[in-house]
Amino acid sequence: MTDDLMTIRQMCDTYAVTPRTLRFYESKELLTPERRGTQRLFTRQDRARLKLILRGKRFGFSLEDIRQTLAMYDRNGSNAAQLIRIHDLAMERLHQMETQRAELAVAIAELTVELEASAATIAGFRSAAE
Amino acid sequence: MTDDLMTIRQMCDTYAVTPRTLRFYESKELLTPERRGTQRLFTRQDRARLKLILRGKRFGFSLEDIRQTLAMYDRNGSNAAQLIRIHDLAMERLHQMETQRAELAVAIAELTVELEASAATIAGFRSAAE
DNA sequence: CGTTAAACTTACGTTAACGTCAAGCACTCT
DNA sequence: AGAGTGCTTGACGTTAACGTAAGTTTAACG
Repeated sequence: MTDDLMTIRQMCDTYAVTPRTLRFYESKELLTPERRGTQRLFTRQDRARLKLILRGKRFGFSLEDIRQTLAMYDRNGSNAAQLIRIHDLAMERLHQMETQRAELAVAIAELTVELEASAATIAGFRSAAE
Repeated sequence: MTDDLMTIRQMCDTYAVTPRTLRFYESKELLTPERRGTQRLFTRQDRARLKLILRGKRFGFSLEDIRQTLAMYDRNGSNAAQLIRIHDLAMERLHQMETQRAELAVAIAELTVELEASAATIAGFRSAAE
């Protein structure tokens, strides 16, 4: 078993991101890879966080939003007040996501209807052309 | 009954956007308000489109993505080839949204679990402090 | 031990989506 | 007629999230 650490290139190939992106995320304190000399080595935790980051981005959250939510996942070295603040933030994020889920359901339904109407129009074109 | 047209200020108050945003959307051909002299007057259709734009943004789509999808809603003046292209684009958008819905469900479940664990930790702090 | 190949830092460039003046027209009110 | 209010068009500024290019270091290979 390889010792669970990945180079930047392995990360890029695995998650379809560029080195620049990973360094950028590190500079924003979203990732904290280890170092062997100057070289970055990404841990299992970094990979978990990266997956959460990329998913958050697909949902339309900013990196800053994501950074705050990620804080909940490493609960070490925080006092009660910090924990509560982070908890509240995450609760809010959860509500945003639930709202988004509801909106998404509506949007999907609407788009489906519209697509069927559009398909009918196209079918009309086809039969008119024969 | 007012004649169904809104000034830029009424639009801003109703939808919580700035004038700049509405002019910007017009410049990108997302909205096409009428003119009374030089003044913009937004129609019922503009309002419908604006709602779709804002919702699309909340889902994380770019204005360009949204513009392409909106094209499906006004099906006038397009030939069969165009309709089909637009239809295909919208189908792809629909799939993206369905994927997003599935991912969102997972993310909500995960975050809920994490929130409960976090709440437990906080409860622990509380009982330790008494 | 020289030389690639991969990774590093530094720093300026880019795109999307607006924000923020500045200066000017149009209408109203007194 | 002057003053104010609301809208207009430029045009330059800003922020987020990276891209890209230049030059340097480190690791590995023949």
